[in-house]
Amino acid sequence: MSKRGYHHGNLRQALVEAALALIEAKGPTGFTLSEAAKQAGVTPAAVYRHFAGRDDLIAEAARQGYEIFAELMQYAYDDGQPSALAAFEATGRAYLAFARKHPGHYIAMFESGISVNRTVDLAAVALRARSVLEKAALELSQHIPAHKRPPPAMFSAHIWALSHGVVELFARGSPGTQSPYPPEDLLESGIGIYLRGLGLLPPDQ
Amino acid sequence: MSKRGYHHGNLRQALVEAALALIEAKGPTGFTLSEAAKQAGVTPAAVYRHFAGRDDLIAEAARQGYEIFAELMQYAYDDGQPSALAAFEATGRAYLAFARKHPGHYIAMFESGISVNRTVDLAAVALRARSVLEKAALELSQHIPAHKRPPPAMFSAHIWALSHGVVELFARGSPGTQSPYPPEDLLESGIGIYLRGLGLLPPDQ
DNA sequence: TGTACATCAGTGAACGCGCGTTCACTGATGTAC
DNA sequence: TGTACATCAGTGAACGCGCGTTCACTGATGTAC
Repeated sequence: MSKRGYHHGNLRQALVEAALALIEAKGPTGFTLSEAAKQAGVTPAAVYRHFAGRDDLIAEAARQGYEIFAELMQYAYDDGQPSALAAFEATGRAYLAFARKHPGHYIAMFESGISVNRTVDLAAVALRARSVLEKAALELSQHIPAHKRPPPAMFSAHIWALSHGVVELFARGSPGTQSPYPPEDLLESGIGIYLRGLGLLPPDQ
Repeated sequence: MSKRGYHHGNLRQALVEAALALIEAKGPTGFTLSEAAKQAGVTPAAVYRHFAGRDDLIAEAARQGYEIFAELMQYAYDDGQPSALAAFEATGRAYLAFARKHPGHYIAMFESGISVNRTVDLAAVALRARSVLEKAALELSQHIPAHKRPPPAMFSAHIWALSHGVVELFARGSPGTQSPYPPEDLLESGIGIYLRGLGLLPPDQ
């Protein structure tokens, strides 16, 4: 509401959304500032009223992605509480759900080549997202006898890597490399086996 | 030897190598046909004597990558035999070792957007690489009681995803997102926990 | 309510650039006699 | 061994294109009086 009434209304956000749609449709390479402007019904030069340039626009798309991502992870975590196990599993599922639901954001965040340290805002929100998973891992690790407990940062990294790998290899339409199983099942079963390996789930099922 | 003695010697391979170096240095986006030609000491037009165009050159780089990759996987597998477990673990390590040693190939294969079904050759060699891991998974699964044995294709997919995730998130200089642990350790420990979850390793260590 | 002025989001023309690709050519190498 | 010819890898100039970015401008909106 607050920004309404000028020439366009809210061009800044319209540009971000055009960028997301283009990134989703054509990959990070296919995205051009000019086309995003065109899709928002505006001259390329108009973009410079709102962004320092092409990379700045992508970075804002990534930032908004991390914002949504962090919220989703937090929500999943809260939803699984007070069970440390349920909270942990929920964040894993949330990762994949986010990648599925917001492919443009996901690509801007992880495949566009934008550094997470580009701005303080971006670094902060990325950290916020990461720390939800790390907190879940920490709480879960309390249930493992101290002497055979791996560092929580390590197994949050394992889960992060597994989730990212599933997304990249099996969830996106990487043409030709189609998945033998639904990505959701793949991640779910992978995390299950992993947690069993940590002694956090009964050995059989 | 066979192709020596013309104007350049072996421009075709020189172009592939220039492309690999550029892809490694500047990402799949940064690679241009013109610059690869320049780096090989040749006019851009000369490229068209050997490749149909830019994408064809990338595809050849990817194909050679899969060739090396398949060989490395096979070698690791053989090296671990006759122990199904050792063979399986060795292929996991080989995955990461390949990504480390041949980053240009790795990017051309997995991040350039080239479809694995672009040519029959490419599809064939990619399948060859994948089936080494699948064979290792199949043999390993024989050691799990049939009634609680997950399909081998599923856990080869798990390991593939974990490996790929570790490479993408922690092994490459994705600026700012540095790893808390050496990628090799991360993958090794991740696979260890996973195998324990399958009952293939003793529960403690 | 009405007029004069300030603001500033978006315009449109222009720029220099490097891209991928084409084409007629040239000139070094290989081969036939 | 020497000459004439064929081959074909690489040249160099040219193309049309869309890119990101700049700049002086314009014209709709908001505000002061």
